[in-house]
Amino acid sequence: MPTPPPPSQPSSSPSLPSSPSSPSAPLTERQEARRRRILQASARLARRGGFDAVQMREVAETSNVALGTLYRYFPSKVHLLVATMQDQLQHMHETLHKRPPQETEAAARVAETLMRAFRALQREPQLADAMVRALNFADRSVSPEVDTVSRLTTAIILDAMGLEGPPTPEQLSAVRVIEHTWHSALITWLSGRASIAQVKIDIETVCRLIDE
Amino acid sequence: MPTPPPPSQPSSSPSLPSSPSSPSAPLTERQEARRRRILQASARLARRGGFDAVQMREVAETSNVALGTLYRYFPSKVHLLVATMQDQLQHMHETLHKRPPQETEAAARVAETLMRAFRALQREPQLADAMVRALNFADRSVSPEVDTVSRLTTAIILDAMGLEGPPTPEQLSAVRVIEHTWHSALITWLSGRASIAQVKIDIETVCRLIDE
DNA sequence: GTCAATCCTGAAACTTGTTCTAGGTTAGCG
DNA sequence: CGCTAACCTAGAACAAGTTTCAGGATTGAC
Repeated sequence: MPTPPPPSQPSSSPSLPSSPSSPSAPLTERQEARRRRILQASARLARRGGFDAVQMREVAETSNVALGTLYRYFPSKVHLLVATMQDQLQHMHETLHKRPPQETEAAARVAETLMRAFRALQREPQLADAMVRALNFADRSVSPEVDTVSRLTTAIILDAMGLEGPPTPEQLSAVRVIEHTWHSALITWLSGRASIAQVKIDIETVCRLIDE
Repeated sequence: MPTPPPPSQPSSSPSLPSSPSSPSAPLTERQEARRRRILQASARLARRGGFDAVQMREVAETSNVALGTLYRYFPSKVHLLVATMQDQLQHMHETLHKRPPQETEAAARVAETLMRAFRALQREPQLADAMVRALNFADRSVSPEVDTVSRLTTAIILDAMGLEGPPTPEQLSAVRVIEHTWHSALITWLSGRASIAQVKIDIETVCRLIDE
């Protein structure tokens, strides 16, 4: 039968959800510490050598955790890296909150915000490689986690827009398209097919969808 | 002595470029046939089970080629799948040439064109999964091949726009952003995070960048 | 404080992408 | 024809992600 769509697994969260958003298991202190060690090791290895350098055995050793335990916390390498991205995005969001962009036009504020994020990624291109490749390679089993990243990104963009009331459906569509462009532009940059300048242009172009 | 590697050979293209665009080696008839068998096997397996189902050993067996030979034709699984995508896109381009979209607005024509492509992908979601995941996972070593795919996509969109003269820089920017959105929207659909309707909206939204 | 349930560890095993090797085959060329 | 270089094959070997399992350590509930 050519109809193999995965029957959607009801997510048998055993006890350790990799996303901190779903509090289905409170995690003891030591567990929280383990989780943090793992994420730190992941980011460190990623910074050094990108996606390929994040090897599960090495992450386990570095974070003083057995391989099996690592897999209990993060069921796959992609899960791990997407969680790492969540982590970094969270930082980014806080940083942006402290120093919001000053432009007058909403479109310009969004563009500036994304360019700030882009500059941050340029400082650690290997880390960016690991996170973005994982995000784009993720299959359905990582959907919840990827969705969390997506919501975070949306929040950042909406923040930058600085709306009064709730966003209109049109605005939400624009934000979605901006996110698409953001992710895809990052990929083309990481794989060396687009220059930094080109990414800037693409971001500015898509941000035109906002006001008008 | 640990220094036996040959003096250095910049791009020793042995004889088998995986992209048919660079005619650096004319390929004999049997070679052409082998290449075609491989691509066919790849597409068949992909149709059955997506990215994961395309296993190099099985591709080799199915296409009656030794594993080493497969790797000589396509230096990695991602190369193979990106080449498969090139192949499919070529078909798509020809098909579209025969029945161009009839809308009056350029934006509408582009949107309709992409929606046609999208519907084609919906008919073989697993094949789409394999090709799109490979495209987005590709690293720098696959850049030339990914670039070929990108140029093909650009050509299809420019065709749909039906321009008189050469495109302006603004139009090219818009096309780039449309491509970004197209790729990223496909990913969100494939991973089950966006509905078909949502993809349609995103495409229509980004196409607004064209006229105006 | 004891006990059962759960978690963690260490190590081996399994899977699939990729590389390597030794020998047979093919294509052009004198 | 016969030679040589490049190509192809079969198969082993290697690398890294993932799974599994037996046993020791923690934890939470009584």
